[in-house]
Amino acid sequence: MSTPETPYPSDFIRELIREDLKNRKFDSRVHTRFPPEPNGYLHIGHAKSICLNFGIAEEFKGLCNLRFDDTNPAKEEVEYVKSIKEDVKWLGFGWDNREYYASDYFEKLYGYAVDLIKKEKAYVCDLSADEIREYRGTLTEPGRESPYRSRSVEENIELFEKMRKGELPDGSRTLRAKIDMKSGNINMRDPVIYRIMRADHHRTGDKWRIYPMYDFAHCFSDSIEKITHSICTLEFEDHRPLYDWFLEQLNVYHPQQIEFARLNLSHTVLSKRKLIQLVQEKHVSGWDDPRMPTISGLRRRGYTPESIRNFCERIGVAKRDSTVDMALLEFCIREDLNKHTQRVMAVLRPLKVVIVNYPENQAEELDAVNNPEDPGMGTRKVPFSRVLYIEKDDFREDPPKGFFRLSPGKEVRLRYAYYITCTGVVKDKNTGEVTELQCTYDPATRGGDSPDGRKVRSTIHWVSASHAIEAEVRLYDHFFTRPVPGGESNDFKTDMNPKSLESLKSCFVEPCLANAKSGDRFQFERMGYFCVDPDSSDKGLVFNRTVTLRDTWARIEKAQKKN
RNA sequence: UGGGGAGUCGUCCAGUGGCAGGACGGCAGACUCUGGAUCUGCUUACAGGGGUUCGAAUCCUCUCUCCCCAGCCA
Repeated sequence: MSTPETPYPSDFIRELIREDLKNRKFDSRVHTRFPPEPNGYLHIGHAKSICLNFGIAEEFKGLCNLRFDDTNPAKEEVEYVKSIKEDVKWLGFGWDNREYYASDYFEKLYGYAVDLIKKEKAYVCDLSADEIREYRGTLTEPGRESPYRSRSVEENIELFEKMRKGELPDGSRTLRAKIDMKSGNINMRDPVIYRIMRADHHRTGDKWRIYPMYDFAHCFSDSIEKITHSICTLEFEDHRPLYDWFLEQLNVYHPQQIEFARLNLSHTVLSKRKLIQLVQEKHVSGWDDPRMPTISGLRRRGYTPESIRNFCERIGVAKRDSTVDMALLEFCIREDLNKHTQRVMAVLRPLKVVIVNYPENQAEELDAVNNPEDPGMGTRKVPFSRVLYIEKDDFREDPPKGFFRLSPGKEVRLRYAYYITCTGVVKDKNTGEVTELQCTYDPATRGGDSPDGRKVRSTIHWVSASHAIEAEVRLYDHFFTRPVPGGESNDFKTDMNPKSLESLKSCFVEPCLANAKSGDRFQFERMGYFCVDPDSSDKGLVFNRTVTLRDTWARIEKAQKKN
């Protein structure tokens, strides 16, 4: 439903569809499809396409099919089919019973090929792969016609049948469209439409020994499904004449192909070839490594489907190549998580604090707000006692200019607890490292407010040492250091960030997290948004940092270091 | 050098003959029991040259730059 608050986005594709609707083209229907090849996991670039295709169907009260483009058994696997379905669903889209496979159409497609042969628009060619390449010509020189181009219809049909039955070896023959070897568009120089590939298919088993090529399978699949607008990426723009040619030759239902620019995201790679390389060469733990731009990686990282959909809306749809800044994706997830996640205190790099004037063996419970953005999320109790942990970074023995946190003689507020003042610093005799702080607290400031109205510059988070739960926390940074990996070296792997994962083993979190389940999301106050990783077990919780909070102090400090 | 596309703030997207706008980023400030969130302000762009027009990002023209195509991958 379109409302003033959430207008549907406008872009050249939607404009075109509105125009078609106005002209009653396609009987005023809108029917799109999302056509992944099951040869890898879906990534954020696919999310753009999914949101576009399913989003348009929803907006124009049409339908969107999920269709697996499974015409190459050498690369495709059921594992990928499974993950793709899961990811599309998780993103929030459904296809009812319209789950289709190009392989379901193999018989029909074969028939279309035979029809083409009968119309003398296709022929069986004996040229080898190398010879075909040679005959194709180059970008600037026309190609030459295959010597097998003028075989009789009967011979072609007979040979094509033999190909189908597996009577001919792989690569020995192809079925080619008879178009124009002199075309400036290389796709039109008698493209191969069927190849012999005596490989088993994940759905059709050993039934087929020949498999159709993309250009042939795709347009007819769209046609069979009565797709109205076949939306694909820019690199298929010069395949459109071929798409149109096939459908025109056989005079069948003819959808309209529309091309848009694929997504590029800074500091990552979105090509299946590169992603599969990262997985196979074990630069990441798998397709769902939280540093991967895959849907499953983002999910494990703690991204919400809402934030990804919102991102896809914000980046827009156009025809020019572009690289979206990762900062926008991060903005989208912060925006969502800020509104919806529970706040909790967690100390990632613990520094022991002893409140010297707080009685030993005493403990009390203090009230904490679960989400200041949403009072409906209520409050919780946080235990306080004599020995606490605070963040190492929240103490400086020699505070730089503008550092408001704890330092010797200075007073800060412990969130929801008391004002404390640092009275002593204990150091390791050998290394000089600060190992413990001695502080005094002001009992009158219980809950965090001072009756005398005195102010503190800073509020820091903390946990009670004896109550806290120890946990592992994994901090992630960009997987690539440069905005465009390989942009300078031409090898994307040289730009991998050696510090993209930092695992902190002894962090302390509030006891209220004891029952947190895999996938649960929290804001660790002042640190960022985190979610429970599936690696968590009864041995201990593991958290992934989804994204940091905006950190003004970090930026000030960075600027100070530069000067 | 064949064919197909594309050039608007740092980034992404609008604007289709009438004051170039939004978002992200950045910078500055207000507020704050998260140096969070929120709010306010600022910043910067029509690839270039000619032309048409009262008026051009928009129309015409020439030029330049970038992307894609020579898989029996999709």
